[in-house]
Amino acid sequence: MGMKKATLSALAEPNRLRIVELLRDKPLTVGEIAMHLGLRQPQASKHLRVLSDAGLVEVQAIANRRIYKLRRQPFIELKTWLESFHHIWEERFDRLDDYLRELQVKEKKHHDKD
Amino acid sequence: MGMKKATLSALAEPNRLRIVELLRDKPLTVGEIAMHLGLRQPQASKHLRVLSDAGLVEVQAIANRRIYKLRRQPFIELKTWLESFHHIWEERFDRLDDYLRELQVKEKKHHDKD
DNA sequence: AGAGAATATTCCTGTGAAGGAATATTAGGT
DNA sequence: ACCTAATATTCCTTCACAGGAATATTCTCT
Repeated sequence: MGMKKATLSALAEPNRLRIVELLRDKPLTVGEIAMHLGLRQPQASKHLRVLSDAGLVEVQAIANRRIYKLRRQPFIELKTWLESFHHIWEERFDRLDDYLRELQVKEKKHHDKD
Repeated sequence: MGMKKATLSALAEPNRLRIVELLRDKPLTVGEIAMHLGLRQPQASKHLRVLSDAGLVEVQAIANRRIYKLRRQPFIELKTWLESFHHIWEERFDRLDDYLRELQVKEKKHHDKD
């Protein structure tokens, strides 16, 4: 439940976001990732390290190559978290709450006068 | 479509994440936010500024106070983006793809020998 | 064992972002 | 007009982090 920070900051870096979007289609090699995104190999490795530490990807070594693929858990967690905002995309959210809010404020003003 | 970076890096900061989670329940005043989270007022204002620039919150001025509330759009966008990873939380994702992948690799080895 | 891929790590440097403290701004009440 | 509350902004310092370049590691093949 506190791992959101790791996930979010890993994804906040543009190149890492692109890596993740690339891996959405299929697992890829470091070299392939670097090539697709126009990154130098060391930077690709470094970003993958961060993604790995954040638990967003996992590695599978095959000979020389390291194949990176997405892990499901952090995405599911993020999805779950987002769903706790479900009421936000219900249409009523927009106007209703600040009406209630305004009332509270006005009430407080009256109360202060007592 | 390119606003994900703004959204994600805004949310990547722990205090801002807490602010957003606080505003999930109802719109709040700067002072209320600061108090609830144990932040000093200036830091609260600064974080809210970032959230506002990222389009995550909007302000409504009432007298002295500024009432901050969540905006729906970025959350909907994030939700949509996450859904493009839908296939990841289907059970098959885990084992299938790297089998395919291993095959590709072996094929390549044979090919190189030609 | 030696050579050459594929990948990881280290060191360096610059930049951006967060917190603290102080100050500016704006609105309401008397 | 003044005082006070609520909020925003500025300046400063510190620290994490991204890229570049060079180097280390690990594996395969002969």
